[in-house]
Amino acid sequence: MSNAKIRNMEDFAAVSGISRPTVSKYFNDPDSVRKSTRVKIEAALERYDYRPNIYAINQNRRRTKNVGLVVPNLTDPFFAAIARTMESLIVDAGYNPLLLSSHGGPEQEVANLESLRAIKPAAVLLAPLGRASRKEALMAFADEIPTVLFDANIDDVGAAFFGSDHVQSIGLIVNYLCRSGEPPTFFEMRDPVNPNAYRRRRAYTEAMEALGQSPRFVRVDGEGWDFEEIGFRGGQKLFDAGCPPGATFLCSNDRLAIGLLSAAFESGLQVGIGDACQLRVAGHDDHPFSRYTCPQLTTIAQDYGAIGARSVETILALIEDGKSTPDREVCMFEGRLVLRGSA
Amino acid sequence: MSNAKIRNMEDFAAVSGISRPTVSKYFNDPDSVRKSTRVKIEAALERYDYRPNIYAINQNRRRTKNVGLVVPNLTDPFFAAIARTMESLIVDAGYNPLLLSSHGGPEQEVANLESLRAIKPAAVLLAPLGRASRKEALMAFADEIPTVLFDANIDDVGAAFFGSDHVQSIGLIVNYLCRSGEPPTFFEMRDPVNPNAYRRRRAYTEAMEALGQSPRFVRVDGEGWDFEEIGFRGGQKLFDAGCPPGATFLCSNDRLAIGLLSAAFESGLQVGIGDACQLRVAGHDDHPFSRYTCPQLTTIAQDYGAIGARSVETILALIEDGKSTPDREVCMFEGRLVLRGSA
DNA sequence: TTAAAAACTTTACACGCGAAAAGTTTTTAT
DNA sequence: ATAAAAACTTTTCGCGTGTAAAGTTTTTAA
Repeated sequence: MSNAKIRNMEDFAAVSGISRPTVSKYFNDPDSVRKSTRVKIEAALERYDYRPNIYAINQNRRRTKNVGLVVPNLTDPFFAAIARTMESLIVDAGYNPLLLSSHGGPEQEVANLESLRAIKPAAVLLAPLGRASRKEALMAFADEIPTVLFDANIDDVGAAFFGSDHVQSIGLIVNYLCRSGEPPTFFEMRDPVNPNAYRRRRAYTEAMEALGQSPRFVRVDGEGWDFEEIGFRGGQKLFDAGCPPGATFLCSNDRLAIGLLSAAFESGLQVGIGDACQLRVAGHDDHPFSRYTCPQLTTIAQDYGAIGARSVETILALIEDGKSTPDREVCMFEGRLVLRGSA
Repeated sequence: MSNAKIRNMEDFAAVSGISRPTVSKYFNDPDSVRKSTRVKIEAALERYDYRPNIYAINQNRRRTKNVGLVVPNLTDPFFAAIARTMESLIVDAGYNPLLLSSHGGPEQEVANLESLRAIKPAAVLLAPLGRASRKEALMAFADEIPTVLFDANIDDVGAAFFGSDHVQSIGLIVNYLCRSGEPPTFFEMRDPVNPNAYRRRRAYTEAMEALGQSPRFVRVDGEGWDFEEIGFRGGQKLFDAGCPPGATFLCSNDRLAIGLLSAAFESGLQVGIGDACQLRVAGHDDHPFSRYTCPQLTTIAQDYGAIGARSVETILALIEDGKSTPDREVCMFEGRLVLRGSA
């Protein structure tokens, strides 16, 4: 490594014996220059520590290489996991992911989009808050920057949506629960913050009716994203009032189920499928912690490998093609039943 | 909102009736211009949609307003939580946080610092992987960019370190466990990836000896950051071999404890303080899920409010003062005992 | 061998802003 | 009212790139 100071691309072009515009071409696509030129540049790169100034690059490029990745809540391990897989896919494609969390708040969501707008991203992958989202703001943003939604759909927002088929997944687990014991009661928040919660509620009703069962609900109070606590409190209330033997609860998501299981344990109730058990509990999402609840949680695993892959693929195609928006693509992947001890 | 296209600061200065350099001053500090000028500019801001180009700003500013925030693993809710609190402190101070996760890998950690270097951050807050970190790379980085470490210390790296006093916190819980039942056995990974694990191990030994007890260890196999699984497997092995009645385990961290509790449940062991219980389990960190384990986990809460606040304060002072590095500041905050059902 | 194509070079301009200097106006203090 | 200070304006320069055009060299194809 030579200690000559390379201050900019001009200096670097000089020491590598190539003209600056050709060097510029090299950095944008190494294969776009002649092999002999590439060798010269790379030899110089070995000897000198030079990297193009990212601000100067982005000031002049029509489109940056930045891709925004916005999730509703990074504190939720489910979103942390899906964000991680998408992040690496974006990197593999030669883009630069920028991860932002909305922390459960619509203002923060809009603020995130605002700060993304400032960096002029090539595209944005957005898992919206859903019902709480400021739809107009999201639409205005997606109108300007190529945007793909995932996890939660909002009609007409973005160029595509990829998520889970909750009708299928809820159908799957309702069927399983019905044929293996008491038909499930749906355990959910009274006013859910997540739009998927409403989809799952409807899917539950449909699945039950298709089986000739009448849907039943336990709706617990609570606001915000502290689902475990809400599930726990709801469970306490439920069990204090007495719980019919053999009762089965299908929770709207695993985090509620985690709280409910904890409350059941505190109330001395045995949860599971055995004869000694007074209760069955199932969830939805295959949360990273659902393997370690007591008992381990029976749930639905969302195919977020597929969701992440398709979302990134689509956004890349959108970037390449410029702005070809034929039809808004909506694709929902099937969930997989994960049988464990709790139901 | 007028529909005239404001392309740059010059255009905007024209419509607001102020010269461009003054407008520039306004955006860098609204209070640095005369009130009448401020009013004019803000009136124009109401009518026209203009925001300074962030790339042009950063290209010319001596220091950017970016602050890097690097954590070892965002999938771990503990780091997700601490990152979130620091993020908002950084925003409040008028800086722009950039959150990066090393995903448990030292290569990714170095790559994160590399991509941070490219955006020329004003400073960086780094929770290093610890033992696995490439120390030379971190030192070289901290030598160039003002850096403060938190959570895990690495000698001589960065301008300061803020974390927890594990000697104090482990002492606290060892004392509690000893006076309330059987002295604890330390449950940990054979080859921990976290440097705090080693500090806790030593602190455990010291605390036990100070009480005239002989330290005992259960060291479980396993690699990587999947602590719950490692704790679970270790627990299974342990309980299959038979577990002495009244045994007490102090886990090196809550995530191991979560796995251990799950294994105990699967083995039909009662965990807790009552006479009917065969086992006590305690953890360390007050992981967001430790309230919902079965039973709820007795643990140590790290004061990450203080850790985050002091880290951000320090990094801000470092940014303002330029490069005044008198002495490397090291401050460790006390942990708080959180008594719950498991021990 | 020759022509066409590809890759290169040079030249020139553009991007949108920060910053410094020098002169002008407004505000504040005496 | 006057002087000093503060805030402003204009002018000029610089940052480090992308990009386009026009001319030159090298490579490839026929």
